[in-house]
Amino acid sequence: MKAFEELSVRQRNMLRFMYNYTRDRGFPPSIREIGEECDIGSTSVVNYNLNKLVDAGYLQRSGKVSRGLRIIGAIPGVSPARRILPGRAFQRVALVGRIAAGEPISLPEDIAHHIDDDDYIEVPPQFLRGFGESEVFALTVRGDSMIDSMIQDGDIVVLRRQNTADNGDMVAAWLPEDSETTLKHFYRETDAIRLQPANQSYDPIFVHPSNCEIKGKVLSVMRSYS
Amino acid sequence: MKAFEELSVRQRNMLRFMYNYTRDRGFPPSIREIGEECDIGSTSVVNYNLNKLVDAGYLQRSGKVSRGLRIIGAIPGVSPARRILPGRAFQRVALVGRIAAGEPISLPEDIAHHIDDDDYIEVPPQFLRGFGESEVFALTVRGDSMIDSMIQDGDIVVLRRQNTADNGDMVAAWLPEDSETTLKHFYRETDAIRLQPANQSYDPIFVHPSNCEIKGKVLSVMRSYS
DNA sequence: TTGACATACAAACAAATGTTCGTGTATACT
DNA sequence: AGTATACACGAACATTTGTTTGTATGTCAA
Repeated sequence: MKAFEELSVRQRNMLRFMYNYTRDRGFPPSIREIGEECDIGSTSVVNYNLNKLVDAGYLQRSGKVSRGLRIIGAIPGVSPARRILPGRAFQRVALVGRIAAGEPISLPEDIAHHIDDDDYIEVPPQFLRGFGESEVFALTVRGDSMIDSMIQDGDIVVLRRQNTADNGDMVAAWLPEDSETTLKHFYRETDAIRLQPANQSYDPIFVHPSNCEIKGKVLSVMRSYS
Repeated sequence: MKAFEELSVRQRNMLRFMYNYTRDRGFPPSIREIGEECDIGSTSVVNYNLNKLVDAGYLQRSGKVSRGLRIIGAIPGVSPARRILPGRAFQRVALVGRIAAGEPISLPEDIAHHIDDDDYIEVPPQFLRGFGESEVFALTVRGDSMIDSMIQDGDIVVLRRQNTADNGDMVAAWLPEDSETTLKHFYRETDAIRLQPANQSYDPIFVHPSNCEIKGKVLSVMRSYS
């Protein structure tokens, strides 16, 4: 994956045009439309640079079919809040189950079984924070056990599967002794693990590492009021 | 907008195929591809039914251009969590400013001025809950004044502009006497307005109607941890 | 029956669109 | 100089693809 800045000016313009065009119309531009907009006289030059963008990892092409373009790389100049891959379908994330107090969340091994179409949700790519679809899964929050982390019943949380965590990460942690799964910020202290709620009204929890099983790192939260 | 069930079986199949195709490939199918998949022998029949879907309000067509299709209607059979309009670009929502304690949020009149491209965010259509782009705006939450409503610093809230509210609605309310904007659930009592936090750890606020100015109704919240 | 209408089909047409080929022009390296 | 490489151009070509036209079948109502 070549860095965006390594692309030629022309190629960057093409990417941006394809971005805007697809966003506004719902389908990608044709080669000639790209050429017109980017002041390229020949369709073969557009074709040439499209293939370069494929090599650079920014584009997918479906040969022979018209408008067979799909942007798969991130384009700078778009603010972080809307770092979206236009033209790309929504990311499909396995919705593996529900997380509730007193119940462990689904194990990563279980995720592979969820290939049924009904067990997916689709989320905008920025919620994956750069992680691949296969690394990521989603849970529906049940119960109010997470309100100290600003997450409430019905919220959908997107997580990356991992068994370890860095300080400051928001993680889903399974506490065997308490038979409870919880979402907290992770901090490794000298003698224990501190699980810090996101809400200052609540106190942190200190647990022994043997009583703290990391299930995944929370990437994002989505909530829609009905 | 015709109800989905009023469409013919063939038309519903076409919609579903277009949905899946666009989601998987990033661009819409051609007329002949639709015909093959839906067992339609003639391209003119596909064309005929596509126009029917346009009339029914489920589709947009860009004449003369290949694959000029864009689904704009909701398709049942997709769970509420992922009720997305595939093939459609992300909805652009005016990001009109920041909401913080002690400051009124931007007025609806200001929204019209935000036609600059940098003042938009793009959100998946399900976050708009069926409201049009022009009715909706977004705010970035600053400060911790909303933690009692499960909303924290950095969250993006999507609101529908309105000056009234129904009981139970989550609203952005400007309280002149307190010089504060807050997000609460709205309940009209006999003698006052009750503003109920979403977090049970906090107590409701009772205000006189003259000291409560509704700015909009909250449709959804998005949060992405960095 | 007759007529209007919705739906369906096949074939031919015209336009849009991706691909290929020969050529030209820089730049860098040997 | 000679060579390789990256990039660009224009024209011709081959498909893909949307559109149109004429016709046929069914239903429903007058």
